[in-house]
Amino acid sequence: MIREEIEACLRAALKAARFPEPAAGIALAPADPEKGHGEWASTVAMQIQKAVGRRPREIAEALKTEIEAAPPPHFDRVEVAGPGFLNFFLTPGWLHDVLVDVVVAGDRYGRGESLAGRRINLEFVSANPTGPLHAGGGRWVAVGDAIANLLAAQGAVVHREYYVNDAGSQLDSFGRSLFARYEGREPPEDGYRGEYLVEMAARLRAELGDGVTETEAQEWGSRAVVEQIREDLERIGVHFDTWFSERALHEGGEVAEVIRELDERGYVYEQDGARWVRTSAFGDQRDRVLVKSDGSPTYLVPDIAYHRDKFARGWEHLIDIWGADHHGQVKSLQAALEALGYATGEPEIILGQLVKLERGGELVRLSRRAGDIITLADILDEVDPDVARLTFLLQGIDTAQTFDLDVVTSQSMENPVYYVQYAHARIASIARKAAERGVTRRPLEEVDLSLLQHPRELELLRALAAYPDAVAEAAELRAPHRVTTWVRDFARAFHGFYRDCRVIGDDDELTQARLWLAEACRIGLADALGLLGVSAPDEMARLDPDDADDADDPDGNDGAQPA
RNA sequence: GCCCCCGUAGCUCAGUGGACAGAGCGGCUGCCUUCUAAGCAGCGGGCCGGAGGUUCGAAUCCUCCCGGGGGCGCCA
Repeated sequence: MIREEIEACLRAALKAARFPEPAAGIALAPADPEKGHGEWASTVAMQIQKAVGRRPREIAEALKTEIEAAPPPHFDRVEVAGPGFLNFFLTPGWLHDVLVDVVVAGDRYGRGESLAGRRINLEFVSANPTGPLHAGGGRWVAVGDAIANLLAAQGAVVHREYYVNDAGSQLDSFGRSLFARYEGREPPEDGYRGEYLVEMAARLRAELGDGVTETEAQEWGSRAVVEQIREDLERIGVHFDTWFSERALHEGGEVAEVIRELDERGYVYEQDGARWVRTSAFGDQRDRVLVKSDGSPTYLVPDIAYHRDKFARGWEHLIDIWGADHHGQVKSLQAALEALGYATGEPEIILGQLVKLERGGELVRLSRRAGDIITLADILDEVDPDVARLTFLLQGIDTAQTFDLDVVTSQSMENPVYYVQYAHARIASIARKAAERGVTRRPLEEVDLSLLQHPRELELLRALAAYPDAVAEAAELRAPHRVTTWVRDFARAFHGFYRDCRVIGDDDELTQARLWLAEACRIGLADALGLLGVSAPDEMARLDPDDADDADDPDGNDGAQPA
């Protein structure tokens, strides 16, 4: 890889010039050739100016001399610029090497080893089984699945897990509400008042008939909801390896065991009739109640037991994805696990800001209890899973997302999913056309890749070169939207190439080189879309201009008043 | 009062210390006899919320302030 080559060259130059290596490592990053900065730029001269005690430009000049004496591969020239940048200008051969790398690696291109062999348990979604998944929850579905893919792309063994809270007071409330509907009554004020319980009660009666008890109703209901959630997740293409029952923790004695163990370790005390755990000893803002004065455990206890169970099942690192509305619980759980002797910071908790739904420029309230709920299934009734997924993956999870139902459900150009899928369809179309004309790719080593000199071609190869880093960073930062950003940039580069560079043309040699370039693009784009859980179609339906006009003009938009 | 996240173009958002800050959408203008125009190109559009500080260098790090969202239960 060229980065390592340039880095080695810089290291040798530092040594030859008797300069120290920066402690933080030699800074080297892709540059922008269009700005005249060359292909790769290093700020090493600025990094070491203090240690050397000379001006960065002077240092850079000295390094330049050494670099020229022993240059990296594909070296054209190196320039000193600005305050002391070292800009490496390379011949396009380095990019032709990238093309070969991509093709040789195939679907392993972009894979890394930073998590090789790590056994990671990733828990996400875990919505209470008291109603269907709401639309905003789709964010955790898409983000969680993509993070799982990213961790696996870095070599981890990843287990997708869903924690089913089939015990506790929320479920009791749900059971009471369902039972009320079953008996034709209104649910309690503080119960679940959504319409879906009316339908569910009807199904309950159809399946179990009369004489169902409240306990049976709750039992049947939570099972039916879990089944529904599982089907919705199936529709969007997400599969969990384990559906873990909270009740099993109670019944198996693990909940009681956690309390006993914390007690044995000396972190439990009594106060005001309740039993508390001293989480403040491990960084929590205050201690927490373990057992209420009525003798029942708080939610925290099964939560601790659950994470302990994950470790017991052989997972060495735990990651949970939670909505930001639970951020106050992070420290308590981590502190309790630390009290039990597990590593600090376990589980790692990824907090995501919540989703706001908007329609016709107005916020749509999301409340499972109130009843005006928009479910993930509702979204999937209107758009295909690719649109839903990519929309959730457009931005970082540190920002609250506004999910505009009008935009998402319209087949308009505001939907980036079509833009990126179209790039893939165009690649497939080129392949089809080539086959039609009887043009086949010759073995790569017989093809003259040096014919690829067009700015569009080089831009595309630079994007491919950047892909492995984009994936590695996305995995490290648990930030799948970085892959989305890469895909959008890449699609832009491809569309430009497609427009300006005809692949199948009169020049056989150039056609060969471009067919291989298209193949490398297919590999990269298909892989990236795969990480995001978005399909890579070979064809796109032709968009009817009339439909597009309709889609672009949703009701309720501010616009010019009619005359 | 305390804790977490955010504030970047008209709108939605990228940009985890580097060179004149980017994209999409919207607006205006061009480009289809040739691999699907769900495309490409151009034009316009910015005190990066504000003030200090650290640094050779800050949208990025620190402090304070302002604004928005979320959370501070013997609910989950």
